[in-house]
Amino acid sequence: MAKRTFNLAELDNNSQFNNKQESKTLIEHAYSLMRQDIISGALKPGEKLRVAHLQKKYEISASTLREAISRLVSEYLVSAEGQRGYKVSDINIDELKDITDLRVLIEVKAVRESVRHGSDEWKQQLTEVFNQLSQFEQPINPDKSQQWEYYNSQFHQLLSNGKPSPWTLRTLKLLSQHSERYRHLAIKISKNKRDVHAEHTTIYEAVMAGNELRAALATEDHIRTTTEQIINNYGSKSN
Amino acid sequence: MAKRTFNLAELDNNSQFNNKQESKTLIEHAYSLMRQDIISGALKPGEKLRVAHLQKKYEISASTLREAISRLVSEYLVSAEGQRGYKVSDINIDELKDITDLRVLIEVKAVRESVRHGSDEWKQQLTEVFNQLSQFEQPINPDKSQQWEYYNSQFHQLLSNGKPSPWTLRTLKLLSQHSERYRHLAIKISKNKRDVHAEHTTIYEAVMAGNELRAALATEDHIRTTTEQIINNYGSKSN
DNA sequence: ACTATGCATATTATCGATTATTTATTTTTC
DNA sequence: GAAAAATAAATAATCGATAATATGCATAGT
Repeated sequence: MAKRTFNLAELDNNSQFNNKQESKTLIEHAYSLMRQDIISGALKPGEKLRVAHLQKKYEISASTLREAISRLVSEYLVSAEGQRGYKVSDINIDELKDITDLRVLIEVKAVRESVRHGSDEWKQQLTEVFNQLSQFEQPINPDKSQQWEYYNSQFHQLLSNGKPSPWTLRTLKLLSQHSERYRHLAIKISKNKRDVHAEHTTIYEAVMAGNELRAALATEDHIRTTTEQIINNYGSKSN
Repeated sequence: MAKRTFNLAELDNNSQFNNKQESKTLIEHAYSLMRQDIISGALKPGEKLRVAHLQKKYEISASTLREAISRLVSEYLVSAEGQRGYKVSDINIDELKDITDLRVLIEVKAVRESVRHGSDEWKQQLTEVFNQLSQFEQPINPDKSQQWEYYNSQFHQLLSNGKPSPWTLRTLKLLSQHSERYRHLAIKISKNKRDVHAEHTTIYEAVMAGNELRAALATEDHIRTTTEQIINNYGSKSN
């Protein structure tokens, strides 16, 4: 009997809009899917990851699945407990605050460096991404939240990478992943009342104008406002 | 035929001095060992991780070993290349500089917070660890470098944790791991000419005196000096 | 009624074998 | 004799089965 064969083309059109995840092996693929499921909230905090069940869902063997899960442990999206298997990491507000503070420290510094050292080519790239992003948040279209998520993430990454720093990028990616998860768990995008586009625009314009301080303040404000909104939504339990 | 059984006691006395790694499963155990081997330089940068060979070394089955390796990928100590297996991550000076800058940003901030918010109990703990550390660096004893490594790491961690922040701790741990690797690859401990103990003492005393600025400056200086020394040793190829 | 003990069931951790892919070697062709 | 093609060997990725462990339930004892 032929073993299940895998090819890139087939794998890649599973999810509608996954420019970022270029999966090569089955493990990488399963890893990407699971990470996305955790961040999006499809797999809920505290949920036990029973291998037998997930095997069917991801159409993959037990060992392979375990290997994928293992990676998520190092990213703190999954926690391992002794011989009692794995579960999706729990969440709590204090942790979100902690993540936010650290993210502010790093991202603000990175944006400042970008303003100082960003090349013209970089500015051009930023403009492109900003325009793409604007498309999806003016007006807000709940049907295209996937695309918004993507360009929002790209915008923040690029913003922090005017002076390239791999470790800054990695660290911010990790932190942002977790921020996203909290956001998804708390906020229905349709309920988003604040004008995110205006905030992005402020940051963008400050950067393009070379105004380091203004860019820094706008970035910090943007990150902290998002967190505040998440915390408020938690409080009012508007699930 | 009985399957190879594993018990904690047996596992734990493999390494002389492993207070930190409390391995439960075989995977966790292998993971700890491999991480240590990479950080210490026993597994060299760029070295291919051939599963068949490592299986014998760690006395573990292929799949189990792969699972352990997977975790190291998320920590950037190992890099995966398509269907071509795994290898120990390469090193280069630019990356060390990058790590150092980020580490300074985070650790200095953390130390400042510690000075502001550290409780009396925390100060007491810090004193204990500082004294332990001093034992092993005054005078420097190459036979006890293991212990020095341990207490040095503890000292820095505690220093950054006067105001507890799990994410700061995790991030610094990750960055410090990589710093350590670079240090081990470049510096033979016996060749360490600078007075590390004096630097630690300066930091410690500033913290105890509640002098935030001085503590911050001393911390930054300490981290950067270490990196400079590594870079110099690379240059002179005193391998 | 409540805890404790033992058995059945479910789930996890581990292993060894199988299939797929890459790397090395030889053979063929121009 | 060098490039290309074909083959062989080595290594990686994946799978399914088995042993170890934990969980749930029933029964016995207080």
